[in-house]
Amino acid sequence: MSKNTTREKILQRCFEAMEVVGFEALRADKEVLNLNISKGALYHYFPTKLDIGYAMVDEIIKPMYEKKWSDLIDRSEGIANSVYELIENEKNNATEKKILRGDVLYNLMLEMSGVDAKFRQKLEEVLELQVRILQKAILAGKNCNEIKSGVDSRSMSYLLIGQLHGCYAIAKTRASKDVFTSMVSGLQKQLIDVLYVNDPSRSAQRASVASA
Amino acid sequence: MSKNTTREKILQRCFEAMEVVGFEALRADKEVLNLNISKGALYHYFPTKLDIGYAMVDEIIKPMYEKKWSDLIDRSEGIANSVYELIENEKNNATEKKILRGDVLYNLMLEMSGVDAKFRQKLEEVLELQVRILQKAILAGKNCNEIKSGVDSRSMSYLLIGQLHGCYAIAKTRASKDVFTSMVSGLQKQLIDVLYVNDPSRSAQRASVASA
DNA sequence: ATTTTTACATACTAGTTGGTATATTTGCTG
DNA sequence: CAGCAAATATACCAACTAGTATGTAAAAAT
Repeated sequence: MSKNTTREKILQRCFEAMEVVGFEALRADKEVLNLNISKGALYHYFPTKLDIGYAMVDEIIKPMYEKKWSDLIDRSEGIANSVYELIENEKNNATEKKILRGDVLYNLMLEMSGVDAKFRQKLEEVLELQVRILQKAILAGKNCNEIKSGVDSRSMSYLLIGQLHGCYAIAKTRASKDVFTSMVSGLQKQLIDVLYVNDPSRSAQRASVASA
Repeated sequence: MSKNTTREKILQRCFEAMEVVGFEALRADKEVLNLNISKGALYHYFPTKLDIGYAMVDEIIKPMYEKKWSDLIDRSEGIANSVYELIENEKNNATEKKILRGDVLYNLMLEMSGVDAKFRQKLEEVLELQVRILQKAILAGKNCNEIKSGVDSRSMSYLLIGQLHGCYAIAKTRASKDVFTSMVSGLQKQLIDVLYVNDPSRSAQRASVASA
């Protein structure tokens, strides 16, 4: 699968550290030293620190966020439920630790967009990737009458992703997982009014009752 | 008004620099040097860099955000319109430069909440200040039947503030003021469905027609 | 008037940061 | 197996960062 395991070990380790402390506070040399990899190897694969950042976005973060929304790719029905459940997942996957760290991508966006143009562009790509998936899904949802015809798929996609971001940001400063889940629940309620033709939370109930 | 102008000059200058580059990237000594103030003076007033940060939050940022929502304080009618217009202001005040920088408070929240506990606590205070104002206003809006009775004032306040945050974050990475205004417009549309009894954008039209 | 405290100014510094320079080892190709 | 490039190790380093240490002038207290 992968020809070079050293490079990948470096990248993975740096990513894990960066998830916790952010990019600027990442000390790549110290991280790889803990893997018994020398500074020479590090700078062999990544000429500058920014190159580590670029690679993290392209090779780890981008696939990660594509996978996150992958349930919506090329679907033609059940879209409203899938969107609802993906947001539900966001709550279920939250832990106190994760909330204190915040969302890696969102953190990077705020930290690096203004610092380095290429970094910003790469983060924008990840953002666009998600928006396009959501947009296509919402469009399909409108076609099969699961999603209200009045909504603009593109701006709704941006808004939804932005709203999730907002939940992470507030919850991080409140340092509370409960704040996060309650905000996401509030978001879901709004979407039931604004986005869905039928209430997906009830459909989910019906489905679980039917399967019981 | 203020006894010590040197301290205030330092604080103001550091704040302006921090707005642009963030807190960790702030070089306080170099900033004050450009004011012809020495390092000695700087460390006389602020023993550590964090103390500058704390003072910035308490003395500049907190009043700034209180003022931002001040139209809502102790109101008993016209609340829906005021909320709508405050959000409208957010669009009108946006410039390309501001969007690239993002919102100072939101930037600080993401940057510093995980770094220093006291910093996080102070940022939380500013957040809570805004939430309380909004919450009280929404409650009053429900009482005078301008805001739908179903909404929970506290979680709606959090969500609204978080949603604005999301608009800033996305627009910063897209590096586009247009993205910001269109996202905020989308947010307003959602609120018309979810929050208001009557459509405040139409009330605004009616008001401007009536005054003509 | 003298002591004490506040408000600054200047010079220095320990630790860190993101690297280089250079040497050595490994693995592959002919 | 010679020879060459890729991979890794080790030692060094200049710039920077957030301060200290120390000294002095002026204001305030006694």
